[in-house]
Amino acid sequence: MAELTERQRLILALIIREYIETAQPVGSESLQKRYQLDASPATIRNDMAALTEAGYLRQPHTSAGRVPTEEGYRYFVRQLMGHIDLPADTKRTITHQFYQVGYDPDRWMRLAASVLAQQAKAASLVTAPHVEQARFKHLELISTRGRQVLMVLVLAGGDVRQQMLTLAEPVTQEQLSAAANHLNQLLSGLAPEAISALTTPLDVLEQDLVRLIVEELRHASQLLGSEVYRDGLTHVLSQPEFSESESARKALRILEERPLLEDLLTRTLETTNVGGVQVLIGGEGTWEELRDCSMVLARYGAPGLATGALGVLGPIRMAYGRSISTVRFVAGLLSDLVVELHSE
Amino acid sequence: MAELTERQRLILALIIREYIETAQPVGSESLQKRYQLDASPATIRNDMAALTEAGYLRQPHTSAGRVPTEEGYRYFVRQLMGHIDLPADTKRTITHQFYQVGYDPDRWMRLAASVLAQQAKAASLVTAPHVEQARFKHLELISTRGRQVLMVLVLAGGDVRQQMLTLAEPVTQEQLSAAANHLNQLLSGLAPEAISALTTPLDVLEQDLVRLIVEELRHASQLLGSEVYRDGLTHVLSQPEFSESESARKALRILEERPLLEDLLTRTLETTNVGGVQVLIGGEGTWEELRDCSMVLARYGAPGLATGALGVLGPIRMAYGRSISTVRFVAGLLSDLVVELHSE
DNA sequence: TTTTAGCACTCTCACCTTGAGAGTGCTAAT
DNA sequence: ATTAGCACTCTCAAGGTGAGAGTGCTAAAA
Repeated sequence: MAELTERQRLILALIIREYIETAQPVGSESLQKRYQLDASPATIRNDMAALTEAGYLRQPHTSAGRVPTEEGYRYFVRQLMGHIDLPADTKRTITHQFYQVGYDPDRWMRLAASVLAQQAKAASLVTAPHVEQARFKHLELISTRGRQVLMVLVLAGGDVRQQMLTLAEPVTQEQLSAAANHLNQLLSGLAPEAISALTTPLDVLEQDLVRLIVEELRHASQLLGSEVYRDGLTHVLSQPEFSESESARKALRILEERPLLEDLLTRTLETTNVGGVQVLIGGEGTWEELRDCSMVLARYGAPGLATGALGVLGPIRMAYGRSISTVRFVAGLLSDLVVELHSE
Repeated sequence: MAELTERQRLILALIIREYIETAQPVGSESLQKRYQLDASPATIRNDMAALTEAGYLRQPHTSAGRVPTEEGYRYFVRQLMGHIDLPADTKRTITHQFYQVGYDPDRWMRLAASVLAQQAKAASLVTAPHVEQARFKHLELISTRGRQVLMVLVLAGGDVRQQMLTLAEPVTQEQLSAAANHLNQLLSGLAPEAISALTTPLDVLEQDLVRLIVEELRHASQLLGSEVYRDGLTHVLSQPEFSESESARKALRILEERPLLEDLLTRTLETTNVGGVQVLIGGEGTWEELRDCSMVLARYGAPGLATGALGVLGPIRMAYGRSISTVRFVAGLLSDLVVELHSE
């Protein structure tokens, strides 16, 4: 496959830009007119034929304009698009919104999903940050009724996990508090492995509690164990490629089915560093369900402490520039917030 | 409007049943054949004409079969349907699932949404229970960094709320624990009003904390302050009435836009007791957005303590029998769980 | 060698017509 | 009160048609 000439690259970029906007096949004459190109339609046609040959364009039928192929989009994203950034005032507005909701991780996530959806005009998803290496911070035991006890476990980073547990025999609140105090001193700042390795003698209640705590800490380290925030689902439906419900359903399923999403996120992002953005165009051969969709995904958080994932989902004909810059920016913002959360 | 004869009521019921299944207008002849009716097609036509006159049926065009009107569905739900219940083994299966996920309110909600969606083959929503009268149970203060303090507030019922706060000046963990201990003794079991009315002398830190606690307790009493769980959105898209994306978008918007949903739930359910089920057919003239949808909603929980809402959303041509029985049953189940949560 | 004008060709899409089919309402007979 | 018979209405799928957009090719021009 020969190298592309500069004009061919320009034409490819323009066709993609035009097609993203109009969702209509792009013809040689309209392209030349719209962008006041120096070359004549016939020249453009020759270049289009070359680009089709190279696999970057295709024709829906013999006599329609050209449409980008998935390879075309990939080339565009990698080589033609350049580094696009959100306008400074947009950034400022978003930042402002985050600082205005105050210190509330739950609302950060909701806001992040909302911002992503609105800016990229696509469906968005944000997973809550999960600690990569959960560390004990504080334990609280509250007696409720009979042998029922509410255990509140605070992790380093301020994550709070609660669990109800039923003891073998009734225990007074005083005994519970004493046990909690003891464990708080003993386990402070420890990771589950370190806790398991402890040799300090413990009574029966404390042993049970330690077992539960280790379990919870381990559980907290799983990606997607917690919540997934979604927004902008209606944007997906307003895209013409999802006008028939069958394709729209396939797209929504990706966001709705947890195991699917989990697989997708882990496999895509395990190799991605915080700060990097992954672009999945048309399933990339791996994900059948994504065949008609593209996703722009990123990882955010404090590496080694707590990370989460976020991204947008739209048709293959997606405004990649806008999506990528939005995802990158929001990921950066959330990273800052998470880092702040964990620095102590 | 004359009373309906017994046969007319039968015909209306059969037409609705048939239409719900096939989504096609129902004609006199096919109806007679399908259900082996004694009357001839001509007789059925006469009754159909009467039902159309009465406002329960209409014809999409001069020469198509009949389709139920919204009034027709209402009559059906109120007068014809009778009390339908889920099969005993379905109930058992569902109950089993709930007890299998263990003591985890978050997973209860997710499971409830999933069960509703699957059983009713519609989109479902579940709001987390909110305490009607929030009462203080336990406070925990954890120093993190400098003047940053994590406040963990446990409400009666086991609800846990966390908040980060920044103090005017640094305070040691010992001082924090002392303040927490003091407040725990002082405020145990109190509602926000009772706390505000207290005259016990407090130091500055404690005064600040009490103010925050009252605020949080008040906040906890708001409906929908917390999470909304959704599931089965793809079911909506598989209904033929939502095959064009425009109408599907309207339906999804109802579930996605929080203020809309909040208004809908509060206004519909404020008059509904726990145990009752509300059926909204085609917006009922009040909600423009719901014009092409129906909802089956219920309130669940422990009256006076904590309640939440749940329901399903589907096309007007909804299997009301199945939806209502499912919603009623799941609401009952969640109510039991919430009652258990609060009985102490 | 590259670019361009000219032109025949292809394919879609919107539009129209048409006939079969389903269902109705009316009338008159049972 | 019910029903058979019948003319009538309306939709919908199928087939035909022409305008329009866009192409590739060829040969001339730069």
